Amino acid sequence: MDEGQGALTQLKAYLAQNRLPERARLPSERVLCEALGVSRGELRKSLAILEAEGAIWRHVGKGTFLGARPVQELSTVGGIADLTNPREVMRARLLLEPLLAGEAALNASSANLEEMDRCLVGARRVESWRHYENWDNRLHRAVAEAAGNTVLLALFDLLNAVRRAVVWGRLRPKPERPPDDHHSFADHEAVVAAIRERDVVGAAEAMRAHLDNVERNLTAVRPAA
Amino acid sequence: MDEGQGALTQLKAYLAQNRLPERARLPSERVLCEALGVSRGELRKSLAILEAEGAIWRHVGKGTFLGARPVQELSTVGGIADLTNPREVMRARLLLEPLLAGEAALNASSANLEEMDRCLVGARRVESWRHYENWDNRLHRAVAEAAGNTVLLALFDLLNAVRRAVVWGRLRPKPERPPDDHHSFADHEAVVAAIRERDVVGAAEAMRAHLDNVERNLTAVRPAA
DNA sequence: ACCCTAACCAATTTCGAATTGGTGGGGCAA
DNA sequence: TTGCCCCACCAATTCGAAATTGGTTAGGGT
Repeated sequence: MDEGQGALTQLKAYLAQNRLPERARLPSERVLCEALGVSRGELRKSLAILEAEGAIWRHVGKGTFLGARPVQELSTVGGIADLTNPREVMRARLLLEPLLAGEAALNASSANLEEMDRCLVGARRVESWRHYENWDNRLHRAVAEAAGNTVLLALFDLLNAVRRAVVWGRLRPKPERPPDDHHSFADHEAVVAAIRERDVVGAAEAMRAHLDNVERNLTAVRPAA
Repeated sequence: MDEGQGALTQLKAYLAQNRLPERARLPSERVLCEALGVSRGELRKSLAILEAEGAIWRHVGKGTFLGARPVQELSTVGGIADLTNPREVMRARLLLEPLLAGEAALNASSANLEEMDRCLVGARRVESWRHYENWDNRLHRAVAEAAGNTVLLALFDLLNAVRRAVVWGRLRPKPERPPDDHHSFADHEAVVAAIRERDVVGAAEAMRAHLDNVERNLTAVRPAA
């Protein structure tokens, strides 16, 4: 009588019989309909019902899968940048980067340290503030890489991307190149030195001190020249 | 005399002559060395110098490009989950969440504290591990929210998503519901209490102690200290 | 009307060939 | 010995053709 339901019954029996793991992919329609002895059209009706119930999800070219359709990404750089402000970003750096420096002191390889040295030397040689910021970024990322944790590196990259998106276009007129006694030179060298000496606490504190200086410079009132 | 520098000179001349757009890809080494009339080894030395200077970046299979190496836009949950492992995720939690708890102690509003209390009560009343984990997730996120920093919250969410993606499908044969003396109950209450008392250090330490317990529970064999 | 079959479509995966930066070994000359 | 060139090889990546997949349509049969 309910021949139309026959396919759905067979399909449910198939799913119950073969204990498929969560999110498993089940055979293609062309294979499955033959295995169940039903036409493809009938099978598709049954699959449509299961999909409507939320038991499965389908996608052209991919296949049919058990469980709920995976959600799309929500934490985009632009989305975060719209909701935050430079102060929050600075605070996040002030908390996260000392932590990374401490991990770097534990895990840095000699290759990591060489990269940091390259950045220190390169930053001293630049002829423009723009180039200096490249070396600065590269050094901070080298520290994050040296932490040796993929997840933490991803968090750093996200924070960094947000920072650049937030302060985009806020470049103030600055002297042509950073002065030789710019605090960052000594700050950076102290951070790298602590990492090289495997001084976990020292590296974290040096990084915190550096970022404190950066924040102080950002909020400083320009002295009357 | 400086035959070794000859290749570098030729290369710089080539780059200056052909006005390449920003981030342009330059010819492959095998093509370029023949075009410049130098051996591949000499060309690679010059390219290494330019790369050390930050003028170019290279990647196997991709090629050599002008400008700075692009940031790893692998901040997608799936992308990170493929590259990491549960141990790294746990380490990241162990570092990030105490920091968030400390910030929460500074910034938590009474509404934040009420939400945490709701989670504490809810976790006590659950009848299954699945429900308990919902409340656990909600509490940890409440702490992250209480930190009052959009960027840090986004980092927490990303870490959380990665954690769920990494441990997805892990079967845990456990009793039907968490026992009344499960460590997490006391741990969570200690964290919230410290936040309520505005004890920054205490909140961070309580969270760290909690995650230490979690890690200890996850690993059958306790790792050597 | 209803369903089966077949063919087609667009999205996606798969697989192999080609390409690219990185590396090591043999030959050779200073 | 010390470089340098040349060659072969490696791992990562790209590219493209072919196969696969869910979705759709048209024809024919019951």
